Amino acid sequence: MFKDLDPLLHSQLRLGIMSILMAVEHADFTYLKEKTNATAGNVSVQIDKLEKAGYIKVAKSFRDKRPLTTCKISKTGIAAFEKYVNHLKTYINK
Amino acid sequence: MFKDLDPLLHSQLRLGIMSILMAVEHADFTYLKEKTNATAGNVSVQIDKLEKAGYIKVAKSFRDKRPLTTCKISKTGIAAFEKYVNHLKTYINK
DNA sequence: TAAATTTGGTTTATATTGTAAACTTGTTTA
DNA sequence: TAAACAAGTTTACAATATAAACCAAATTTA
Repeated sequence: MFKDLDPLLHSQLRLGIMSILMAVEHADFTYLKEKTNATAGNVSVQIDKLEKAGYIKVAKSFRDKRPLTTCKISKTGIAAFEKYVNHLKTYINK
Repeated sequence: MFKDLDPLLHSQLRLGIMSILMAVEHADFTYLKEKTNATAGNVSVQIDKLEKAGYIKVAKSFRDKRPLTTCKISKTGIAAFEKYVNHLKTYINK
């Protein structure tokens, strides 16, 4: 009846990050932080988890002498997100 | 951009219970336990939380000499569920 | 009829999380 | 050059989900 919801995506902040990354080509740390209204520490931790799961790719560089963390969703991440959304529908079905 | 997701509903099991209660007039403990594939302890705890939040009404009686716990969603619960679903849409928007 | 099993739960313990506060490293500004 | 700021990371804590253990009453079995 109810499909299991991927615990990695069933988290407000991680879902928000993934939702943004589904819509844009890539996003940097500060952008994600602002759009989600989350604290930096929280964003940092959740980006790590998503990266470790292979849902996103993270690249670190410098822009204007300052660190720049750029995130991009992976194929695995897209698949996981779509699966999660489908599973959600078994709960909210309409 | 992203709306907050009611933490009480953003839980796989509680969402499953509420989803069932949105669809039926009322449901008893064993039915909820079976449909959600959860353990009795887990169902018991989550029913308590939903009741304390005023999202469901719980009635205890006896059927065939055995305890019977019956749950029914409240108006507050219906409103909360609908709000949750709308907020979810800001994440999965499509 | 005493013991074992089943039913319908509740309570308790634990392991996992989510989260923010505190910290770090480097840069800009006053 | 001290203070403030930027961009994160690490750490600590509180909250949560979950299942194991437990309980009481009824039923079945030996």
